[in-house]
Amino acid sequence: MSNAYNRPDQLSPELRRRVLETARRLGYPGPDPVARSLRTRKAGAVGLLLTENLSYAFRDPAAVGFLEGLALACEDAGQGLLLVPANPEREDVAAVHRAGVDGFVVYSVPDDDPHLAAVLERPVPTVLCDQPDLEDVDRVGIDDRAAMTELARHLIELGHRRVGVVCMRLARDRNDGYVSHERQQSARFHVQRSRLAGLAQAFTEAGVDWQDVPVVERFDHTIASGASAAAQVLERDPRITALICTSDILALGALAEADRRGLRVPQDLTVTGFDGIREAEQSGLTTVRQPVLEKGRAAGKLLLDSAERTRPRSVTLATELIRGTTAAPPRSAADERWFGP
Amino acid sequence: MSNAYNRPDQLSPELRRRVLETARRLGYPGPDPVARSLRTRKAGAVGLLLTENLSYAFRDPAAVGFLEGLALACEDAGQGLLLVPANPEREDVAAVHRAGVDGFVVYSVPDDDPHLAAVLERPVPTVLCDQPDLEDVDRVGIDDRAAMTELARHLIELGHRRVGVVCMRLARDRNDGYVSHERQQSARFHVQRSRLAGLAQAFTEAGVDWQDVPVVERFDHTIASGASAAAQVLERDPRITALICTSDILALGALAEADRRGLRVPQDLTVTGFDGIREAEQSGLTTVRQPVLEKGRAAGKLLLDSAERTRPRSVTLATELIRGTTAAPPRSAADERWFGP
DNA sequence: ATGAAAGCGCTAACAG
DNA sequence: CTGTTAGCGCTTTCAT
Repeated sequence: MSNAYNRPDQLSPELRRRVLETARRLGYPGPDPVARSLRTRKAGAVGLLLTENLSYAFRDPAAVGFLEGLALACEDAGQGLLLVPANPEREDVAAVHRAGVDGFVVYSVPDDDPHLAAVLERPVPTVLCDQPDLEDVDRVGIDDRAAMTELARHLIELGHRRVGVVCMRLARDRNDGYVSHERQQSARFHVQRSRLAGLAQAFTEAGVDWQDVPVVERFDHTIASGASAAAQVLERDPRITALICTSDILALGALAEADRRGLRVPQDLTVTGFDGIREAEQSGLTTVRQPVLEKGRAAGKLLLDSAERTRPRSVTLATELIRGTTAAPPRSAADERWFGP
Repeated sequence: MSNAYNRPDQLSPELRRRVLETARRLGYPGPDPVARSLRTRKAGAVGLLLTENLSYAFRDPAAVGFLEGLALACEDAGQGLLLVPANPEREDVAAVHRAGVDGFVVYSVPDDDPHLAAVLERPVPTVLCDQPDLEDVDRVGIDDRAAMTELARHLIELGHRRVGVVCMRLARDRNDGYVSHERQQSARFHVQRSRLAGLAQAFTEAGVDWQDVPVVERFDHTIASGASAAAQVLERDPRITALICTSDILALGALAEADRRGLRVPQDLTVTGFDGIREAEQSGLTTVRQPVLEKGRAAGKLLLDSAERTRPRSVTLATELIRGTTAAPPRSAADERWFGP
């Protein structure tokens, strides 16, 4: 009987037809997928863990791009994609335990996230995205630090020395405001930590004392947050010539805030982002483009090609500095050029 | 032992701690979620079926909004969200059979979709979205027909009588071109069928012979498709004063095509959409806004509140006509006003 | 408080 | 080609 459903070749088409019809007549709804999974040890689905509320994944363009790539990979393999609810506010790890999946993709969670720990305890393959290397776990990501260093050098070349930074959440606790040097270095989000480190390195090399550079953090990753953070930086130090944001979303907010203050970009203020989302491209934002879709697809492939036993594997994708229209030499530098030092 | 994991209250904390520690030391990875699901008859996840390739869900803003709402509802209930791969090109229904879920949400698939049939055969609750009423199945949607009639009347009031229509896929087969009257009426996608019917009704009432109105269909739902469809309509009948698109995405393409041809909107050509996505709002598109997020959330709630036994339940959400800047009286009508009839 | 045992529905292996 | 059976890992019930 099981054969009628799963091995059409093992019996005559006629018999198969008869069996199936009888089954239907008896009200048999077809094999129970859960029982089958238990027996075959295959769930037919990939689990996705992300740090934010589930719905956030659909609000952030970068996350959407990642999901699209991951979905593509799952689709090719005929696998489902299970979004695992992991509320960062609560510590409810149960959802991770209950997920019937053949493997996990973990997308940009803090190092100390209990959900991540729960995933790693499960005896299924896992791919980490935008995380530091972890022993025995596959990884895909970009070189956040190098990319940010390149962007910083671009600004330095333009003449910027007095800059401010707006960054995303650095740890699980909410800290909407200035970031101490210590907090920067101990940030739990690998991506943010690396980007800040890249900035610090480039500016230190250029003779700027990084301790003097104001860095403002926002817990919520929204355009409004970017705007308010930009306001906070500009309030404290109006002489800043460039506002470096660690994401395009935040940069979009900074642009809005600059506009609100009557500051022309890039003449009065340079603004930069990170990610290369479509909305940023449309604004002409100077930013770093990273291949979010490819990242998702690579993560999925890595997970589903677990045939290769050469674990752990690590994939680092290339980024590209986008010289948009929101970065230019600072006013003072331009003036110096005209009037001499 | 099972109690240690699931009933912390049934035994002393001390014992629980000891049991768990011993288990860990023995390399026990925690209860197997699939086996648990089999036993408890709960998968802890909601399945989502959509007609398109899985990754499409992340490219269409309306679908993303719906997903966000659905994810919100799942999150609240601590349920996972399983995206079921259902390639519309293939007839591979297996993924539906294999999905370990407690219920399905079906989002805008054609009436005759085999995946939909497979879902309905499964003995789990189901919520249909943007589908015609089906006996014994919960439903959530909008009144597509009435909304489109309202939009059409708005155009008629402005003076438009010679219009063209660009619509989405009407059935599972690809038909990039003109749509016969017969195909319009037998369209397998409830949403498109209703919207066309709403248009036909309004224009017929206004004395326009609907048979004369060119309707062009596109299989792919992209801005490029909208542009090429618009071109096709304008090519055949340059005297058209308004281009009615059954989605904002298509309308965005139509706007681009109008621009390419040097037609000013709305002076030379009126263009309208449907859905009310953010990109449309930014373009000032005249359209119908529907609450996509609410639709997703309502679908999730309906599914998860299966406590209420008064099935089938039906939820119809309100829509709103958005009078944007892409609709105005047609040239001829305006001329008549200036120079007299 | 603890241990033993039944059985969820299926598939794979094997016997007829 | 067909029928039978063991057991996947868990939870629940019942007995100790």
